[in-house]
Amino acid sequence: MIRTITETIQDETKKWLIAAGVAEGVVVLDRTIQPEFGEYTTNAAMRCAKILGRSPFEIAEALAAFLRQQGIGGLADAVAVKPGFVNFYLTIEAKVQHLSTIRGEDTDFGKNNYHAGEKWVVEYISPNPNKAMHLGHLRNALVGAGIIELLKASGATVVSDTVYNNRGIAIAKVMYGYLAHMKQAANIPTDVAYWVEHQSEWFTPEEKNLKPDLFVTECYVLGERDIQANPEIDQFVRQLVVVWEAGDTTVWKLWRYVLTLAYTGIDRTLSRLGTTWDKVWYEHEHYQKGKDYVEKGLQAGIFRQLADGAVLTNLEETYGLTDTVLLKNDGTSLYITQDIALTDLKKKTYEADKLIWVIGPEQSLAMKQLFAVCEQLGIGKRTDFTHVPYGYVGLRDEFGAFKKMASRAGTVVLIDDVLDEVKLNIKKRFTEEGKHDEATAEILGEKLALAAVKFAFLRSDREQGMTFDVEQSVDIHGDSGVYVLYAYVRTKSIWRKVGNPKEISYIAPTVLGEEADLLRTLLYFEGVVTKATADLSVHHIAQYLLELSSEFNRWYARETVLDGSDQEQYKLAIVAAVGTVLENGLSLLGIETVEEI
RNA sequence: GCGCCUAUGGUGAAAUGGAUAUCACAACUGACUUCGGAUCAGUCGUUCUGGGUUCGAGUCCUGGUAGGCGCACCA
Repeated sequence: MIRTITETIQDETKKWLIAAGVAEGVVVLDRTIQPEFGEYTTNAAMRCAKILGRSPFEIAEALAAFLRQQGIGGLADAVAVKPGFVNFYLTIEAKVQHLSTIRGEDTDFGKNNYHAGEKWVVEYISPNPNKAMHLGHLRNALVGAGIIELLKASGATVVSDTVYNNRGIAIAKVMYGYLAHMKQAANIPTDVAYWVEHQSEWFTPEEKNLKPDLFVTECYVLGERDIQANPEIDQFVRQLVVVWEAGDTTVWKLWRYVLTLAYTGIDRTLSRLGTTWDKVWYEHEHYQKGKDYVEKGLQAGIFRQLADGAVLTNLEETYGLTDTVLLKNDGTSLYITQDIALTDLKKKTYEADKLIWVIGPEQSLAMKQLFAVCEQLGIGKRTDFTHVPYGYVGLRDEFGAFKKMASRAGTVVLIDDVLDEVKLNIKKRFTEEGKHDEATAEILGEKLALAAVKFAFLRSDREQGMTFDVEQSVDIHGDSGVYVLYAYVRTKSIWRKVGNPKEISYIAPTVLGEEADLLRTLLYFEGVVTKATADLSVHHIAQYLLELSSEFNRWYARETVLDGSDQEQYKLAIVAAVGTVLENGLSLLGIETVEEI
């Protein structure tokens, strides 16, 4: 309904512009900054003032007069103002009718067909088996999940995927660290073959009372320390990689064992977050295939070989990019080598139109190089590949300045720790107010903690760096996920009170009262989703939800919904609409709603 | 050295080139404890800097300052 009105206004405006002599140009309808300016506005008159050689205001007046005469349904008035805006005022019926649209479309309300028929592959968080997941991974997970939800909501078919970097030196360090430091007695040899026969002589994560991924991290840290101190151990670890690559069955047993531990722990955190993938790529399955592509490119003269045997790109001239090595002088592959193979694999497996990588900004150059090389090899067009970076998550040092998280300095903040701390705060509050029994408090505390943390990470632009501070960053007051949920709970509570009726009927008012701003804000949700999709950032939605919650709470404080008047049903319709929009918006953020707090 | 990114109240943030820059936190002052007060109302206080483009700039271009990141055989 609202969409029909805005589209008609746009069409009619375009028609008028063409008649006036402006052939091209897109007519954009924006939301107004204030209710006094109506619901929508256009700057079309100012944009074409130069071409038409008339003053913007004059054009605006003529355009407004024309639109008023077109008898556009739902449009009450079109008014030209100051520099040259034309403001549009919708009829009360149209705004009230919108409530029924929301109720009718229910969970589909807000969806669009911006990317209908397209197939996207989105790669996000590739957890490292040697490190428990920290806040950087969290941001990646949430940004990625948001993009996936947006694309789905705009009609695209989405395949989400990830790469498990499960081979190489890092995992070999874990294997060594485990063998050397997790044995139950000092006289047990640090030997793979011995381990295979006497596995029970080593500690398990349970025996160490550690979450499996933390156990693995511990192995890695201890292994790394030995390597730094002793070149012989470094040699031992390198040898492990070589033997692994040769397919040695005993080493593979150990490799499988530590990886299973790592991913068991990681999966526990991921399932807490609700993070899943449609497809997991295992590096060990495709990393060798990249060499074939490099060979092919070399023969085609796309790449060049250095005197020492290493293979180099030719990107400087065509793409203006710094060249990079594709194959080491010893013939082994690099990160980019396997990524070439994987990109082709993804395109072919899923017949993808567009591919997205959600990866930190430090990979920016590497991504550009990958895209260019893939284009040279005919794997796909560079423009179909998108790197979506996100800002760093840092901590605050003792002077309040930004400090990067570093595993070595022990300043990494883990996802589980943050969630647990926020949950503890929430549960403490429950206890203070004597609200829920332990079981309910646990479930609700977890949901609210997730909502608070996710919202805190998603409410600002994804490229904005963030300095993390549990106290400040994960607010459960003010601009927070809990605030939005609280507004939502209120809508549900009122609705419960009247017995969750299936149907409500009311007569639309002839004059709007306190609810005017709320009705106006409800108009904009669809536009916000469209914008978020175009920007591939859900923060627009988070901001909108705060605005809507705030409007609702203000209205709620001034108005009694269940007052037994003839307005009651109408007010219930508003409550229902707000609830639906909040729920749909939160769902795009990956936040589950709750019925009570 | 070259390249990329960032700079908004005391703090954390918002603002497709649009109208008087919007919120929250903190501080201070208030509100029938209600259809759920984890709420509502109020006070206080902002676009790093020089130039340019534009009818109009926090936003675009350019010089500078400050910070972050990257630049070939690591991942």
